[in-house]
Amino acid sequence: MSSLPETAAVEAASARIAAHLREQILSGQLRPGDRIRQEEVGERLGASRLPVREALRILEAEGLTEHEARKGARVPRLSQHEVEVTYQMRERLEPLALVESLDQLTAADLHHLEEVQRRIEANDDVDRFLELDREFHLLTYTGCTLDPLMSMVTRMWNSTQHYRRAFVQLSGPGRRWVVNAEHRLILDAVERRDPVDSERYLAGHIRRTRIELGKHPEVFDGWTP
Amino acid sequence: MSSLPETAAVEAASARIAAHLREQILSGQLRPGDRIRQEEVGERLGASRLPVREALRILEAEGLTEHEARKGARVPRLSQHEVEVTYQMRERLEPLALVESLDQLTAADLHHLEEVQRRIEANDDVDRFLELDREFHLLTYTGCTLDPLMSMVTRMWNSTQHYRRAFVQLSGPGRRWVVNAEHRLILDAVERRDPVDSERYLAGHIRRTRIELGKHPEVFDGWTP
DNA sequence: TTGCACACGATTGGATCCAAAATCCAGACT
DNA sequence: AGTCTGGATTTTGGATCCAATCGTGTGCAA
Repeated sequence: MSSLPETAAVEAASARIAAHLREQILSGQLRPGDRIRQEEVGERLGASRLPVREALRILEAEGLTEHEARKGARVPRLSQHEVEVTYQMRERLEPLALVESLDQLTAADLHHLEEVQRRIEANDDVDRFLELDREFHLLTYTGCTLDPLMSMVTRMWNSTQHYRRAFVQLSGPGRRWVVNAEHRLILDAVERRDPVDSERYLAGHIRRTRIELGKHPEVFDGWTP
Repeated sequence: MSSLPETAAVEAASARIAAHLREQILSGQLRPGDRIRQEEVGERLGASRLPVREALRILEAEGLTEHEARKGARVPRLSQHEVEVTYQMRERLEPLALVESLDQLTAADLHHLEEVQRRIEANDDVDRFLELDREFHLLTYTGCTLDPLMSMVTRMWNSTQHYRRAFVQLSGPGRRWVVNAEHRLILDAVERRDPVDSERYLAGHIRRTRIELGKHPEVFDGWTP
């Protein structure tokens, strides 16, 4: 039965490479402005340059890389204004996704949500918080299966991930209780399947984050290339 | 100076192919559900399959094609619900782009806008209306140079283009005067650089279109494959 | 010493060839 | 007669090789 040991992972090589790079970017190992050389990643992952090119296109569609003809791929660098506008877009789009999701969420989903929120409150590591916070919000949208909407939501989370990390790192856990209070109100509104309160508290949560982020312009200029 | 006649069009082949396919999809020659065979387009445009693959990835990022592993590329087919949610997204995002654009619009831009609106009012061809209407709205956003926002706006226009055409075709010019009234109010608000009215009339314009579109479910089921 | 030009290395873009998977059609069996 | 299975064809995925272009460093001249 083990005659074809590698056939288990028949997933396209381009998808695997894309997943690897996605992980590297979201985890912060690849930072905005970093260049991505096709040959290098191809060599490190045991593939030729061709699937790497495909992977870079896939990531470009997800907002994780940008591509300039004959200059190669980079992790996009956003200005403070661009990040703030992206947050404004999130304020307007994510409540839509949440409302679409509300009635489709199962009891298991709600259980999972509470568990994640508990872990957020028990945790004090920065990188772990980032992961859990992302998981919390995206979980609330799992009931929304509309691809046009969900792909944009994912894009917005992806492209601002690095700046969110930088912000969380330097703001520290001081005002973490605000996040928890907001999450709890969102969670309660979701459990009551209340679209009005869900939208209100979610939009407020994102808006407050945007405003606090606006007070930290140092997140955007100090780059060490 | 004409020693290199083809060097003028040094644009990457993948970009040329993407432009060609984009035109075919937006003009309606390629319709939702249509499959796109790599070899076929490569042959017709005098290129190998490789740049075609790149082009398909580019278009995927623009929301014009979708790609399934080992199954190839298709023009995405949206459900009525997906189109309606896309319109709700437009209601929320495009006012943001318009407000960002407002203060950057030049006198020449405004002149151009009025000219386009005049042509819309003088025109009675369906396909021409589609082009001009798209030009009108995108023109109002030219002052907004924020890539994260503008690429999403373009995506939304792209992915719903076919359904907009079908809707305009069967609804006829009967209520075209409503569109013109709305455009005039938007135009006036833009010329006054009034963000509140700009947002209000634009959101209303998109919302009314969405609701009228909702009355025509026949746009979404009757496909002839 | 500074500025420009040329050439070389590094890197991406494209073409051809080969492998693997999916689709389609025919034939046989229930 | 309908359905399932098998192979043949079509189509996509990947590797290697070649061409074009960009960045850079060095050398020469003002």
